[in-house]
Amino acid sequence: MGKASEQIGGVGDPSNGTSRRILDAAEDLFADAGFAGVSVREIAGAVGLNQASIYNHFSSKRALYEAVLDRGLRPLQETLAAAALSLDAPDAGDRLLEDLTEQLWRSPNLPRLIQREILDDGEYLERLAEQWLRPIVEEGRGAMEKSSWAASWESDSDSLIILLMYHVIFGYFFSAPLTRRVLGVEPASEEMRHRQVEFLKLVAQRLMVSS
Amino acid sequence: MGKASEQIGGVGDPSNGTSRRILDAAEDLFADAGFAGVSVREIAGAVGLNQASIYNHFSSKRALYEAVLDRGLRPLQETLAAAALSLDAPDAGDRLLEDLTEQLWRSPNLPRLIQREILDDGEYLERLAEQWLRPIVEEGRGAMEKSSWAASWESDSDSLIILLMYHVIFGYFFSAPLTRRVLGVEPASEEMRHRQVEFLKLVAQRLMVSS
Amino acid sequence: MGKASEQIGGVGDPSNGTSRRILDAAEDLFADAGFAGVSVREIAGAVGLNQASIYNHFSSKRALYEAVLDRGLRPLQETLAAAALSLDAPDAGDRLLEDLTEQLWRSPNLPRLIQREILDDGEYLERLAEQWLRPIVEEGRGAMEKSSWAASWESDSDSLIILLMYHVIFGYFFSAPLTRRVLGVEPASEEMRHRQVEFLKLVAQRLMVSS
Amino acid sequence: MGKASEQIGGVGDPSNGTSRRILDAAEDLFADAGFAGVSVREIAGAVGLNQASIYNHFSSKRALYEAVLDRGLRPLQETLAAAALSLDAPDAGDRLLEDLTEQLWRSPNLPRLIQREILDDGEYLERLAEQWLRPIVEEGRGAMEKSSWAASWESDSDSLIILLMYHVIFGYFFSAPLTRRVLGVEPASEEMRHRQVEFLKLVAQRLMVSS
DNA sequence: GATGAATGAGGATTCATTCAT
DNA sequence: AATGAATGAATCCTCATTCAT
Repeated sequence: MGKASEQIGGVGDPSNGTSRRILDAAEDLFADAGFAGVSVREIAGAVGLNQASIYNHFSSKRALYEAVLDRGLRPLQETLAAAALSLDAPDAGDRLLEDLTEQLWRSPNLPRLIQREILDDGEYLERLAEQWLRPIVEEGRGAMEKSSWAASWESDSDSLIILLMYHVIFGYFFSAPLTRRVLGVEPASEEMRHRQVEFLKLVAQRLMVSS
Repeated sequence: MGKASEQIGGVGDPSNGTSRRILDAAEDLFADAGFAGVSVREIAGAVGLNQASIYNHFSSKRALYEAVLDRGLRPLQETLAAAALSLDAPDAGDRLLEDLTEQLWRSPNLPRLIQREILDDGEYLERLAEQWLRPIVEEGRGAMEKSSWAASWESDSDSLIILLMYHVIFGYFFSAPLTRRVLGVEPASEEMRHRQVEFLKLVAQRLMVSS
Repeated sequence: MGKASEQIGGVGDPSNGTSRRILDAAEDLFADAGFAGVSVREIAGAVGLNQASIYNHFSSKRALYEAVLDRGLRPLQETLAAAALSLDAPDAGDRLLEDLTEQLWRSPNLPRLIQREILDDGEYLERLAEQWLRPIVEEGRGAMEKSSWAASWESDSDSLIILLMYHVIFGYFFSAPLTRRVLGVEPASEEMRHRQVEFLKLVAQRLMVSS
Repeated sequence: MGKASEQIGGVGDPSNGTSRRILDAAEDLFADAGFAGVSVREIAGAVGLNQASIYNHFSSKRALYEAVLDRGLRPLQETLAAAALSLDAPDAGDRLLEDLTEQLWRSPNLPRLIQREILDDGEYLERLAEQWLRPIVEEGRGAMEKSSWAASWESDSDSLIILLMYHVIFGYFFSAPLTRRVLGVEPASEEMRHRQVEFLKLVAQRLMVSS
């Protein structure tokens, strides 16, 4: 799954090398098996390090896990914040769908980590909710009210629409094994990715139209 | 979370004894924390049993886990199989959405268990895919071709549509913590459930219309 | 509980079948893996019984183990006692070697059980020593003094000679895996058994002769 | 029984640390009770260590057990290999008997471990057979053919003679409890050891003579 | 910053044994 | 007699974490 190592990179920071490699390995493993399903030894092994060395960089397994999430969520939040600023642009919706999909494409671990966190409904989800998601949702709601979506749906449907869009966009990634095994389609292929983006645009368009 | 004990089986049910109580407890716990996140001791404790007693009923933690899934999936599959038979009825789509949501409402652990299994991409998913999902998808595809959906989408979008419908229907349940914490809405309330069904119908209707 | 000793022996006793089958299975398993290496479940399984049923026939795993040894040792002791009575016969030594080997041949578990008991140096060995072996050795010593062996060895060698004869006779059986794997010979074959008897006679003869 | 700690290795020995202490304790315990009869907790306790610490030095109980055997067998094999080189010396046989007995005297656990392994007829015996014993036996056979033994026995008796010599030499050690309890003799005394060596020489001499 | 070694707690599973049926 | 179910204790082993080097 080793995508993590390619995503981020303060290359210049000298003290960052090992910590970053730990984060990369941990991200892959946590995405694959969840917090409880991964041992510190496994992570250390994946980096070629002794178990104990992990604790020179992170104070606990939990802290490492949260560092993985924090690091992964930051660029996502930035993308969403940027999108919020230009919500009144004509093609704002399509642009956001394209940008989001492209970003998740490069960070395929992220949707899996987030969805696991939602399923676990743990302590971190609280932070995730307060810190990252709530502001985004607030802005999204505000934008929807001003846009043509508003006219298209009853006012109390906005939560369900947001939820739907989350699932449609993120689900493409975190349900990849399902796609692969059951639908007989390779979701990581360039072709499918393109098809998914176009599909998303069409879905958004149709859902917006009042019938 | 204790919903499992209410779902299945009456008093006279021969499978109503300890094995069922173990399955109930295990279902709740596995749904909450995943296979790796639950210990046999916890399950035993939840049933008021000694750890060792679990093994008088299930040969291993894994076997218990799979028994939980098998038991949970059976009624779901029956619902879908029944729906497949009456696909040409005028309101077939709406009926299926209602039936499915009602069923998942009564088995709220199930979507979480399934989504965890998809994320884990483990051995069981293989069985899940071959045994339960693939046949359903095949029928669904066949039905879509004959229906007005076909005209509405390009032929290569069917996988994406199926995936979307899975996420929209099941995601309502397995992302409940997100709904609760971020959207400030109680997804388990009767009111929300009704709203979600109506929302699903509307989504289906809009997606079906060619634009 | 002294049940085992009452239940055995009466071949016609119909209530005896199960106890004997348990003893048979236990004897095989204990001989193969020792007391600690066998579980009650294995024994029950070998007889096609539930674990708990064992305790209807023997009060504990230990009691079963000792019943196995007691049953096995009895005919051996009888053979040796009979031999002691006719020690002055001309071919007494050869006859004993033949009888012993024939008997052990039919009870190949016995030498293994005895040698395991000796290695374990446990409680049972005490009984084994006091009850079965000491009397035999006493008689053997007495006989040796009167026979031509006496002239052949210094008086303080008798213990070593007895030990040697034990090892040469019993070792053929309890070291069978060694013979098979290292010497490339099948110790359970009729041919080898005959050869071993002749070998034993020759060894006895040579050791008796003063040089 | 604690002989293991005295046998091998000086203070400067690099392998003198915890691993060696574990091996020493394990050797004693395995010799006393066999693989199945000893728990990792017992071994750890004998070394004054936590159970888990054992696994910092040996990957499993089985691996520890095999390390014990490997370490114990090495010097034995060397002695036998050295003896094989000087088989044509005039007193080669007597020298080997003396050397072997002296060595086993200092490693009294070894014969017990070997005989237990033979009784168990397990996986390790295969290795024991292929790696250690077979080469020794081959050389022994070759030597016997050239020596005066050959004239003294029929050619097909060599396996039985080798087996006899194994039992007479090693049995003195692994049947020590029998000697002690039944024969009323202390096999670990200096006096008995000397008597046994002289006895062995005499036995070898008598068996060699054709009658 | 890295590591070998140590550890208490806990992991799943098996143990011998008991008891009601 | 036989058994299914229950259990406390023990099995081997892994857990996350600490600490001296």
